[in-house]
Formats: sequence, C-alpha cells, structure tokens
Amino acid sequence: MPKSGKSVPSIKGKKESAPVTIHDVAARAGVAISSISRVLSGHPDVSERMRIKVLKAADELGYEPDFFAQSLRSGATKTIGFIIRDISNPFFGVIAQCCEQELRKAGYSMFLLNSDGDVATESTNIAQLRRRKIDGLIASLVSEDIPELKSTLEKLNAPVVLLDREVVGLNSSAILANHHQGVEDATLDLISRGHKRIAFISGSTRVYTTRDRLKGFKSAFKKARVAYPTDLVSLGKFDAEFGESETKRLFTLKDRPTALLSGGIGSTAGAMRGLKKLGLVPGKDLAFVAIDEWPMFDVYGQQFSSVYRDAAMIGREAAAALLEMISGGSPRTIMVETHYIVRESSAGGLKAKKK
Amino acid sequence: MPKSGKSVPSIKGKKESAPVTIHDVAARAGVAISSISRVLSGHPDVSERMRIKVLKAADELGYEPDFFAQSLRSGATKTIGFIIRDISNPFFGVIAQCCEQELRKAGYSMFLLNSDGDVATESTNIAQLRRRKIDGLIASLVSEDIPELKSTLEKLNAPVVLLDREVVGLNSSAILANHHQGVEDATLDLISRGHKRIAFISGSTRVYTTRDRLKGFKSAFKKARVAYPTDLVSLGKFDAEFGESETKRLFTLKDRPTALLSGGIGSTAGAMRGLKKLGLVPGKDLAFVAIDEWPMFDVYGQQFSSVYRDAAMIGREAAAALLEMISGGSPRTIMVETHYIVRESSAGGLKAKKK
DNA sequence: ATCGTTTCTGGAAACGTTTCTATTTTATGC
DNA sequence: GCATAAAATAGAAACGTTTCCAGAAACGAT
Repeated sequence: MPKSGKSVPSIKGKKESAPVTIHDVAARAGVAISSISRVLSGHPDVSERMRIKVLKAADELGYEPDFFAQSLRSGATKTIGFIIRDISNPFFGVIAQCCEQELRKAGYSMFLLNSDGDVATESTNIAQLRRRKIDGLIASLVSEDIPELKSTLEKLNAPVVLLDREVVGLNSSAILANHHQGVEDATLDLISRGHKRIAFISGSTRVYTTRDRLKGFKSAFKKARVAYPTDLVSLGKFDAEFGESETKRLFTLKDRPTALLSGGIGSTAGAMRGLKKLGLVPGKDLAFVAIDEWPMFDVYGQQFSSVYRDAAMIGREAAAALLEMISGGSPRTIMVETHYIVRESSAGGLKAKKK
Repeated sequence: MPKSGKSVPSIKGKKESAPVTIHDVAARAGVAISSISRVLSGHPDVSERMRIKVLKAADELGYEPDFFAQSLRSGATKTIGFIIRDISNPFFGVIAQCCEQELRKAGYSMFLLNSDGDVATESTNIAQLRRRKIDGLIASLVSEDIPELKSTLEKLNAPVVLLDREVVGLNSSAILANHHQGVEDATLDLISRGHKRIAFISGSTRVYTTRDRLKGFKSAFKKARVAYPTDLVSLGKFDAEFGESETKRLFTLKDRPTALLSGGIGSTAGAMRGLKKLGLVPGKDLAFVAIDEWPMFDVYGQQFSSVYRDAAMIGREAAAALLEMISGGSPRTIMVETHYIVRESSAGGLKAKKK
C-alpha cells in the first residue's frame, strides 16, 4: 500500500495554510481526482507513469487525506473501541497497553473508554462507539446479564471480543482465563496445610470471572472432602471498598476464617486494608492468596502468594482475535491459563485458629 | 440543547435496517432537511410547532446523526486527544481516568494513545490525532526538546495542555507539579537525620519533572551547607530497568550512599528490585524516599516515605484547563503542590554507613 | 389594503473523499 | 492494419451532514 512518501514541510509561503485536498493534488498533477484516490489507495488499474506523477504531487503538497471524508464515504474507520471497567487498575492498564501495540501494528487506532464499573456509563460508551462507527470492539464489561446488552452490542455491527465475559447468544470472540484451575490449586494447597475455614471474596456472580473462580473454590473442597464453608464466601463487587468491609466482617466472626483468597486487584487491596486495620498479618495470623498480580508485583508484593494470569498475553490475544474477525475469520474462544504461585503468605493462620 | 429525546427501539419491521438519515426524518416530518438540522442543533430560528414535529419524527425513527458527516461538514469533533507515556503506569492511569470523567461531563470523548516512552511513537500519535481533527490535546510528552515538536503541536490547530512539561515558545497551558518543594523537604529531612551521601535517581533532564526535582535536591544541600554529592546523582530514564541498574551501581560504590530518592513509579520499582538483589532493606540498611505514590500506596507500600502529588487533581485540572481554552480562554499554567510524607523508610542507613 | 420588518422555512451548495460508469488509450491476435 | 479485448483514465454521483441564501409567512404600523 503506497503512502505519501517522505513528509515534506508543506507550503511555506502561506501563513494560515488551508488544508490541501485531493483537488489540489489533482490540479498539480494535471489528472482527475479519481486517479489520485486510486493511486493512494493502491488500486491495481494504475499505470506506472500515473503513480509517479501523483505520488510526486502529493508529496510536494504534503497531502494527507481527510479522515472524516474517507470514513464518511467508505464506512471504514480503522478504529477499534476498547471499553474497560477501570483504567486506573494497572492490570487493565497492561492489557490495554499490549492490545494497543498489536492493533497499531495492524494499522488501527484504539479508542479507550472507561466505564468506572457503572452500567449506565458503559452503555453510554457503547453508544458513543457506535456513533463513531468503530471497526471492532474489545470490552471488559461490567456485567453480563444487562437487558438489551446483547442487542446493543449487535447494533454496533462490528466484531466483538469480550474479556472474561460470556454473553449468551452473542456471536463474539472471548478471551477467558481458566480461573478455576488456579483457584482450585490454591485452595487445595491451603486445605492440605490444614485450613478448613477459608474465606473467599470476589465480584458478582453475574460475570464469568467470579463464577469460574467459585467453581475452582468449590471443587477443591469437594476433592478434599472437606465441608464447604458457605458462610465465608462473599461475592459482590470487585472494588476495594467491598473487599475491605467484607474482610472486616468475615474476620470478626465468632468462628473466624484462617485463610483468605481475594479475587482481583481491587478486592485484594481492600482485603489488605481491612486486615491491617484488624491488626492481622498475612503469612502469620492468616494464610493469604491474592488472585491476580499487579505490575511489579515482585517488588510491591513479594511476600504474597497469588493466582497468576498473564495480562500482556490477554491483551495480545484479544487484539489477534479481533483482527482475525475483522478480516473475515469466525469468532473463537481463547482460554488463558492461571497459575497458583506459592509465596510466604500461604503460611500462617493455623496457630491463631483456636484463639 | 435539544437531544433526540427518549430512545426508541427503532424500526421493528426491517431485518437489516439501513441506518436512518436526516432525509428519512425530513420525509416523516414532512419538512426540509435543513429544518431537521436546525431543530436538532438548537438553532434559535425555529417555531415551536416545527420543533415538536421534528423531535417526534426523529424520536419515532430513532434517528442518530452521522458523526462523520457532522464532523466533515462542521469541523468540530467533540474529541480530545490524550497522549500518555505509559498506560500501564497506574499513576498515569489515575490521571487519565479523572481527566476523562471531566471531559465526558462536558460532552467530549477522549482518545487515549500510548507512546511507550518512545519519541517516534509519540510523533506518530500526534499525527494520528491531527488526522482525526481533535478539538484539543492533553499530553505527557516523552521529551521537551525534540526538533519539530513545537511545530508538530502547532499544526494540530487545537489547544494543548501539557502535563509536567515546558515546551518553549508553545502557546499552551500546563499542569506542573511543584516537585522541588517536596524533594527539598525530603532531602532536608534526610540531611537532618545525619545523611550526607544521598543518592538521587530520576529521568532525563530534558523534561521539567527531572529538572524541578533536581532543583529541590540541590537547594537542600545548599541550605544545609552540606557538600552536594555529584557522583550519586543519576539521571537518565524513568523506567524500572534504569532504576534497577543505577541502584545496583550506586550501592556498590566504595563510598556508598546511605539514603536514596527515586524519581517516579518506574524508577522506584527498579530501585526496590535493585536493593532487594543487593540484600539491602529500606528503613534499615538505607533511608528511602519514593517520589510519587501509586494507587493504593497505603496498602502496597505502607512503609515507604514519599513525595506525594495528587494524580486525580492533575487529571481534573488538565481537563478544566483544556475546556477553558476550547471555549476561548487563554492558556495558563497551574502549579500542583507536592508533599513529603514521612514513613518508616526514612529511618535507617546510618549505622551501615561505616561498613 | 399596503408596506416594511421580522420570523421562519425550503432548496441547494458545500465538506473531501470513494466508487461507479463511461470513455479513451493501449495492447493483442489475426 | 483492423477488430477486439484489456487497461487506464476522466467525470460524476454518492456519503449525510451543516450552513448560506432566498423566499414565504406572520405581523404590526400606516
């Protein structure tokens, strides 16, 4: 695909230089505007002589096609929408970053919108993207079962890749993490260390993420033939406020837990705040496993065991899946592995149990 | 400004419903298309009868104006560009998030691009935004003295707000942090505790951030009448790699430092990695002050002293300054305070000095 | 009734492309 | 050299708005 070549500092003479249009190039090259368009868009029916003439003229004038005119006429925008629940969460930041790198390589720009975990904002965001006729969408949705969500997404008329979400009946690709494996491994390890009262805090079961984590948590108890501690499972929101208040509640119960799994970075932050306020130290007063690591976890969270998944890979896979769909491929589901990583905080909690 | 009212589920009948245009609305209302445009854009010369008729028709058809046609014709895009050095850095994530919230309130969408700390990518990003005719730009630039940077930004033909950057001769607003105050306070505190050999790691002096921090660092030594440790100042990049390698280098010097200030989140992460590898513990083997806090610092970095600045406020101020310029206001510079916050890690280092 | 004003409305010309169709030029085979 | 096909080009019609301009309706004041 021919580009306008080395950029030239445009017309020096004029002060407030009006933008140069395809007509100017046509005039300069002494050909029809349709020929300019053909050359620049790489149409096959173009003679070598014409190509050179046009390229030269475009180059000399520093011509750049008008994005809006192009999109209005052709319908394609070379733009991908990316809807995220929370940009300030560095886990999502990494996903967005890696995703954008891949999309850029393919010549697409990424439009990033933040939903702040709010359903209404999310819906506004989708509407916004529809108006901008994006060529594709990658989204980490707030919830899966919002009425009209499916139809809203379908109205986009563009391929969709969901991150850790399943919207029934929607013909989209998805990047799913195999949460249950990592969570099961972690839970089994805790059980094998002697824990029975293990607390679990995560977001709403209205999203795949929580459901799959819960599946792993439950199956660990089943496999170990240990009673499942229903009263210690708290599912509601992914944010730090919820994590904190639930941690406080659970760890002040009569028969309080000896271990804690917190689902997601916000939740983990809240849990750690809560524990600190209660004066409980992970790895000593309780066993603690964080689900998801944040960037530079090795530095800022060395002592914490985790259920790890690769954010960068998620970003890259999402971009790849979307580009594939844009070029006619069919939707597919990609499963990303999770791994239980044992560190200091997996210890502790058992002595304090009887207290 | 009148909107198209309550959304209506569009035409039920058709399967692959062609998008409804202004012509359809005109036909339905039995008026000219120019009248539709006038009503919808809040033009004053519109009778009440016309307004009702048009609104009703638009509503019934679920009409949404075509964004590209609008922008092509009118020139305005209601879009703000946001160029950031690194989205995965949660400090920037918070800035972006708060900024976007403010812009959204004012009816603008934000186009977020990541430069990965790379000058070439940054320049591509600016070009990208120019093609998309953004109404304004907020940018955290990689460097200030890139040739053509000023002219590139001017060619945008849109107001610009710089984050912690000064581009000479450019008629832009800027949100600057008063780094030198916080750094001076921190350095003076360390000196008063008995430190003389204080190391300082930050990014390149080609950006305001570093220059202003350095100013504070230097002035502290001057005020305290202590020799300025030239050999312990390492300025290069903001990333973790640089922070780590420089920390290792400095703390293996013959006459090694007893304290360290690391400039920025990447730098701090690198420094902490480096210290860990050397087996040095902040608050014990050395005094340590992190410049900039990351979100949930209270949880993940409780023990670290810091020079704090409010990322959320920076984001909000940036949005406010830009909106002001868009509506005709003149550029201004906003100074955001920084604060030295003393925590455990400010102690330590002095006993190990003689070793 | 008539004549300015004002207020409102319709028609058409932009905006800068892409793409369809028709036409001209060039190449190909006899 | 001539028909025929193929390749290259020009011209014009979209794309869906906004906005300019002219004209029509409404409205007092004469």
